[in-house]
Amino acid sequence: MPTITDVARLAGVSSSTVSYVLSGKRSISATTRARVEKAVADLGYRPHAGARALASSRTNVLGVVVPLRADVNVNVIMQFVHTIATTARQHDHDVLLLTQEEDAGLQRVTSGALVDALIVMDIEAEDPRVAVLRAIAAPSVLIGVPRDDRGLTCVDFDFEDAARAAVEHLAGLGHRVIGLLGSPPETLRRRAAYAERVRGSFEAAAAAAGVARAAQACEVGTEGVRAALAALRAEQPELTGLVVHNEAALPALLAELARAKLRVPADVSVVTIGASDASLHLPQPLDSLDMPAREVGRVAVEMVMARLDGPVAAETRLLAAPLVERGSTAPPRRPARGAAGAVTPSRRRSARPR
Amino acid sequence: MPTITDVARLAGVSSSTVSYVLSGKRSISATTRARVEKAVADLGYRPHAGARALASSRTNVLGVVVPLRADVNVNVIMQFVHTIATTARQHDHDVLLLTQEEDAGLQRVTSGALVDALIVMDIEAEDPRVAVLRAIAAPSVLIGVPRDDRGLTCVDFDFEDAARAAVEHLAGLGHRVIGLLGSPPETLRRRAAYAERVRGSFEAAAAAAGVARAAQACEVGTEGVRAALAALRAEQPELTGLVVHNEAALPALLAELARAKLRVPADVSVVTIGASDASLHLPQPLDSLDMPAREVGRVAVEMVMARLDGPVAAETRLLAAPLVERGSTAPPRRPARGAAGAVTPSRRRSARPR
DNA sequence: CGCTCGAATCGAAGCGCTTCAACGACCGTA
DNA sequence: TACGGTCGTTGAAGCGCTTCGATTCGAGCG
Repeated sequence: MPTITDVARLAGVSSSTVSYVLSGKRSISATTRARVEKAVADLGYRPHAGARALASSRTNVLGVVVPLRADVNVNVIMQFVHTIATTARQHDHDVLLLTQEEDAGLQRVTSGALVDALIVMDIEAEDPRVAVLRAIAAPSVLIGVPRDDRGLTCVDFDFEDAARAAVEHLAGLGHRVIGLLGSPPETLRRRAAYAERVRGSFEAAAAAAGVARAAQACEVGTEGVRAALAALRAEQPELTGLVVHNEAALPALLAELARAKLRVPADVSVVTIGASDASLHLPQPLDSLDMPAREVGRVAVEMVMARLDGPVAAETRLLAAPLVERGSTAPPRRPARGAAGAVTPSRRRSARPR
Repeated sequence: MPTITDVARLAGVSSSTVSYVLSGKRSISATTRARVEKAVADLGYRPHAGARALASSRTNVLGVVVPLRADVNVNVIMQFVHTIATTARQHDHDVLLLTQEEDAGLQRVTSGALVDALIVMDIEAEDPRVAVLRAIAAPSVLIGVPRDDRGLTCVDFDFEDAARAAVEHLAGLGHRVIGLLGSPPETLRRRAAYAERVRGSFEAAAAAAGVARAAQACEVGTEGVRAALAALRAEQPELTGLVVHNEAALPALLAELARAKLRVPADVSVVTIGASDASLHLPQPLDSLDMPAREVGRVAVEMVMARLDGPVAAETRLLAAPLVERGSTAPPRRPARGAAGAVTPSRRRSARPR
């Protein structure tokens, strides 16, 4: 491996000049620059990352804490990670992967000068890591918003707005009784911030629209979906609209609706809240509040980069999800004060899947 | 941030002694060791990764190239990545994430001394990266086996064995006509090594067992599954057994079979080849050759670690997938020389989903 | 004409660690 | 008693880079 000294010798300059050519931190004459660049290319020189980090106290590495739980949507995580990695490269940074399990990982990589900054995903309402992040010198960006976000820089989907938009969409079509098929109980139990916010905003928007509603957590898998649907139906027999905030349960939900001979949207309208490509391989496309995962990843990196040179005020940014209609919603068959509940199959007349 | 000098001063020893205590490379008296360890703890000292890398030419970082294509199973990737990260930590290493897109990424991180070694996933039969890996000084382990694996260290599932076992399982139950629902065409097109090997081994095992067969690539999604099934049926109308090597298509497949009023296993037996948890949230559990993804990740790290201290001979290791029966296979209804094809719904008598 | 100023370059210090050679102390052995 | 050997410890060199003055040179200015 050639060193900066080799390059300097070949170019006939001092090593500090080479350094300045590479960093652009001082002005260099065009001829010198050319000679140095040629030498770099000829030797295939690459600065030694460790030496550079030691001398400059900058590693050009970004730490990313990735959640690897069973109950979070792996697709979305991958989209985040991918975008983060790509965007980081555009800023000449690499990405160091940290897992959730290692308790002291955040401290280890920052005080060991392995990374310059951190991006932490899957933040819970009362996340113990925010205290750590507040204490750490390195800048950090959270993907997700904890209950108390003072002094923290966060970015996330605007779940509250999405839930509100979903409710208003259904209400606008004339639905008077709607249900929320929410995140898995485990997600709620650990108080994932987003799950709570969807639920709260769903309730509020329904109340504001004067719509009757029920909400249920929902285990992924056929059993879970069946149980959750039954619970919703028990609470609101006349349910005609469904907001689903549980991407993994979508295939099972559609299967279950088909089994119960309920057509979408003729018998039930369905709106999902989730990653933009979640409903891609479903048997039927669904209206959705498409969460811009790539955008969130990109913004997270931009925010953290901005904080690497000079302090920037803390800020929480929520990205809106556009409502994309794909034909899974329609006005309810029995508007407003109709008699029988559309969702109870036994009461229905002639429903057959085509 | 305290430095090793601070620790040395507090412990009343030289900095080299501290270094030796930390690395264990020389014998240290118990009392000195205790004093140093106390000083380390009191100061919350963490060695500076860059300085360490510079002095020792070891970064204790592992580069991992993660595929982020649409057509590979994200779940499996995540399992790999997770296990790799966890196992690497057990060896006191961190993980640097590299994406496929960056062409010169492998050279950049190795010659820039960002990583000590590389793990590269999703290897294709004629992968251009193997040439690079051969040329690089840093040790590397491939997950997946290229056509020419000479001089390379690889680890992978034993797809050939899995396909053979799937075929023999069906043949053993008496099925005389079977089909393979394979990877998406895109996967085959880019010559992913594993897709080719499943196909080849399926053919060979079926031939050896004297079983008639057909094989089809299969797009994920309802449309793709429907088309692939139709093609199989066209080629082999009397099909009674299905080997599926396409995890993403499983939900759609089950939905499609249900729609065609084909019961599993009464009308069709199904065996899948895939990640151990792929069939977890399906409406119906499926017999499966469970690919031990975590084990592959672990082995990859162990192999690369072994090669970090001293050269070890190149080696390709294939991990067997156990056949787990979950009730989706049974002897065919019309054994051997029966008349009508079981898969053609029109000819069937009274099939109703229960 | 002498001075200042900016541009271009260089030398050297130093970032925090590892590791080698060397050294003293202490042991057992001849 | 003297001597080689082992154990525990140390000082110093050096890993490859950045960065801070210092230096030189030519241009611009009064």
